[in-house]
Amino acid sequence: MSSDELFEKIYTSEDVAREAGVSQSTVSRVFRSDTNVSEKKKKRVLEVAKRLNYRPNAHARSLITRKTKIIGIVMRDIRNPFYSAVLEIFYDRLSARGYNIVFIKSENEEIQEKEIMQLLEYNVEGVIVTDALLSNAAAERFKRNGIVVILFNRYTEDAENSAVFCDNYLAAKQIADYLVEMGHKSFAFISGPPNTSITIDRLKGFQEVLKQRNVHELIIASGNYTYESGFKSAQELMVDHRDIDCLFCGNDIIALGAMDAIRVIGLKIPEDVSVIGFDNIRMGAWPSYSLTTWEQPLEEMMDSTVDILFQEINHRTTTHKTIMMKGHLVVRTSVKSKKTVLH
Amino acid sequence: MSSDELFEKIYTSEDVAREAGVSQSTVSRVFRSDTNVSEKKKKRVLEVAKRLNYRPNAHARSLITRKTKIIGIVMRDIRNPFYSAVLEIFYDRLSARGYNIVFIKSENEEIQEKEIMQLLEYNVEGVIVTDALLSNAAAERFKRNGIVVILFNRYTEDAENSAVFCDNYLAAKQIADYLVEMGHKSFAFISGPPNTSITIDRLKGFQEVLKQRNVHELIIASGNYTYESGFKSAQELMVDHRDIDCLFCGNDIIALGAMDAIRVIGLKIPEDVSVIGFDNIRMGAWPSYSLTTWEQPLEEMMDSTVDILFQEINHRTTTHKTIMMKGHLVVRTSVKSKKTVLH
DNA sequence: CCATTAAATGACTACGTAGTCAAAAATAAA
DNA sequence: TTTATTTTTGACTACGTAGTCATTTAATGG
Repeated sequence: MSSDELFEKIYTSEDVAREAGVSQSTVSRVFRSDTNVSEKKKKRVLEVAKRLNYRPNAHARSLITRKTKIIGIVMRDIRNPFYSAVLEIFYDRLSARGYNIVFIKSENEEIQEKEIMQLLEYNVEGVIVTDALLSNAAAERFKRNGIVVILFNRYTEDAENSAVFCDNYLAAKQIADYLVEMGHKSFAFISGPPNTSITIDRLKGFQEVLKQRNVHELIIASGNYTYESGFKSAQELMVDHRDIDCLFCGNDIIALGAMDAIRVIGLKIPEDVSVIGFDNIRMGAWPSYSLTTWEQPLEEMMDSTVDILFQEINHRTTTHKTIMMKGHLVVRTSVKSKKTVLH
Repeated sequence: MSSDELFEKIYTSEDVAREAGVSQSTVSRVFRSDTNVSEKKKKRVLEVAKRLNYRPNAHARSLITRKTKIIGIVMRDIRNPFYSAVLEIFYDRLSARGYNIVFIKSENEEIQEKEIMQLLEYNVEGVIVTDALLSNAAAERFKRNGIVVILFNRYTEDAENSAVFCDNYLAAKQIADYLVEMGHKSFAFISGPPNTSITIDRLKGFQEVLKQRNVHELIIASGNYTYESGFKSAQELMVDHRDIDCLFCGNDIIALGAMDAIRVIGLKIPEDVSVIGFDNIRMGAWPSYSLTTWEQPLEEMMDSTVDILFQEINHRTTTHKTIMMKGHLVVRTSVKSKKTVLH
C-alpha cells in the first residue's frame, strides 16, 4: 500500500492556476505581490490558494532568484547565556527582515569543513560568526561563493570581513583604572582561550594600565568561557596566591564560577576579594552575585551587524567595515572600595 | 559596472562535467555516492570539483528529491538554560544524521501563522516543538503537508502527534511525598503558565499527594518559566504567607529566582524555607544555590524524540507514540529535613 | 573468438518557481 | 468610431539537480 494517500497532495502554482482559470505566471505574480494583476483575478487566485492550502516552494524560488533568504549563524557555546541572548536577538532582527536562520554549532574552535559545506550547499546569503574562529581559508571559501561574512564580537587582523565588536582594549583599560582607583593591589586575570581577539585585547588593555600605574605583577590563568573553567581557575588561583585581592574575569560566566569558588573557600566578596566581569549578562544582576561588570551595548552591536550584513548582501560592496563600540561600567557590589571615603 | 566579476562563478554539475569530460549524470552520481561509477572517472570528477570549488546545490536537490534534510525546531524561550541545552543536544543528534536545523522562535505561546508558513515554505521534513503550544489547527496544517511533528517535553490531549516528555504527574507525586516525609507542613507551588500540560500535571500530582496526606492547603502562584517571575512570585508569597515552609517551583529557573527572593527578604534556605525545583539545569548545582530538584532524563528523552522523528519521516507511519520517561530526584541542600534522625 | 551478462555512461526530462516577451484586453485620446 | 497608450495576461524558458532509460563498454563463459 502506498502511504502517499495518507497525505494531501502538495499543490503547486500550476494547480492553483488551473483551478482559478489563470496562468501560472499570474499565480506567481500574486504571490510576489506584483502590482500588475487585476483585483478580480488576484482575489480568485488567493481564494483557490487558500482552499488548496497552497504555499510557494522556497527551494524552487531560491533556485530561480538565487536568493535564499537564509542567514547562517555560527556559534560554539549556545549554553553561554551571552550567546543565547545573541541568538535570540539576531533571530528577531533577521526575522523582521523576512530572513530565516540556519543554526550552525561549531564543533571545535575553528569552523570546520563540514559546517562550511552545509552553509555553502544551502546557499545562505550571509553568515554571522559569533563564537567561533574563522580561518582565512574558510573566509576565502565563503567569499569565493559570494557569501557575506560578518564577525560579531570578534575580529581577525588580516581577514577581509566586516566585524562588529566592543572595544575590549579600551574597556579593559577603564576596568583596570577603576580597580586601581578602588585601591586594589594584587591583581589576577582569568581569561578565556588565549588565541581570540577578545582575550588578547582585554588582557592587553588591562596589563598596560597596571604597568602604567606601577603594578608590575599580574597573575594570569587562562581557560575557556565557562562557569566550570572560572570556578576551577579561581580555586587554583586563590589557593596558590592568598594575597590576591582583585580578580578580573574574561567574561561574566567565568566571574560567576569564580565567585562561587571563592565563597566555597570561605572568602568573602568583596571584602576579601573583588571580582569584576565582562558582558553584563542577566545573571550578574541576580542578588546572589550582584556582579560589577562591563556592559557591552549588545542591541546596538547587533543592529549594526545586521545593517552591515544587508548592506553587503544588497549592494555587494567589497569594502568592509569594522565597528567598535564602547560600552560602560555597571557598578554593583562585587568590587570593594578600599579607599577612605572623604566627605 | 556589474559587480558580479568580484565573485567567482558558482559552478554547477554541468560545468564540472564539461571540464572533466563526462556527463552531468556522472557528476551527479559521484556526489550521490552512487557505486556505478568507474574509479577513474570518479577521481577525475572529484579533482575538477575541488578545483572549481564545486558544491551541489541543496535547493535544486530538494526540488527533485522532495527531501530537504531540514528539521525545524520551534522554541519560545531560548534564554531558559533548559532549552539552550535542548537546542544544543538536538543540534548534535540531528547533525549526526546529516540534517540541518532551521531555528524558529515562537513569538507567542502558540505557534503563529507566520512561523507555520516559514516551515511549510522551506518544506522541512519534520518539526520538533519544544517550548510552544501547538494548536490543533496548526498540527493539522503540518499533517496535511506531510510534515512530521513531534512534541518534546509536552503533549496535547487530543492532537495526533507523537510526544516525548517526562512523567510530570508521577514526578510531582514523588516530590510531594518526599517533602511531606521531610516534615514540611505548609506548602506553596509556583507554577509556569497554567495552560500547559507540564504545569497541569505537576500541579495535579502534587495536589493529590498532599490531599492524600492530609495537607489541605496549597498556596499557588502562577507566572511563567523565568527567573524574574519566580523572584516576584516568591516575594509576594512570602510576604503574604509568613508560615510557608516549603516551596515547590515549576522549574529550576523559577526556583533560582525564588531562592534569591527569599534570601533578599532575609530568610534562610533551607532553615526557614525549603525550595525544590524541576529539570536539573546545570545552574542548580552551583554552590550558591545547591538546589534539590527533579532530573529529567534529558538525553534519553531527546534520543527517543529523534528516533521517533526519523521513524515517522522514513516510514511515514500514521500511528503516533507517546513516550513518558521517569527521571529521579536529585538531592542537594535546598530542602531541610525536619524529622529527628533516628540511629 | 563469439555470445552472453554485467557495469558504466550519457541523453533527456521533471521538480516548482520567477521573469521575459509578445499578445491581448482595457482605457484614453482624437 | 478609430487610433494610440497603458494595463493585464499567458506562453515559454531557465534555475541545478536526480533519476529513468537506452546505449555503449567491459567482463565473463564457453
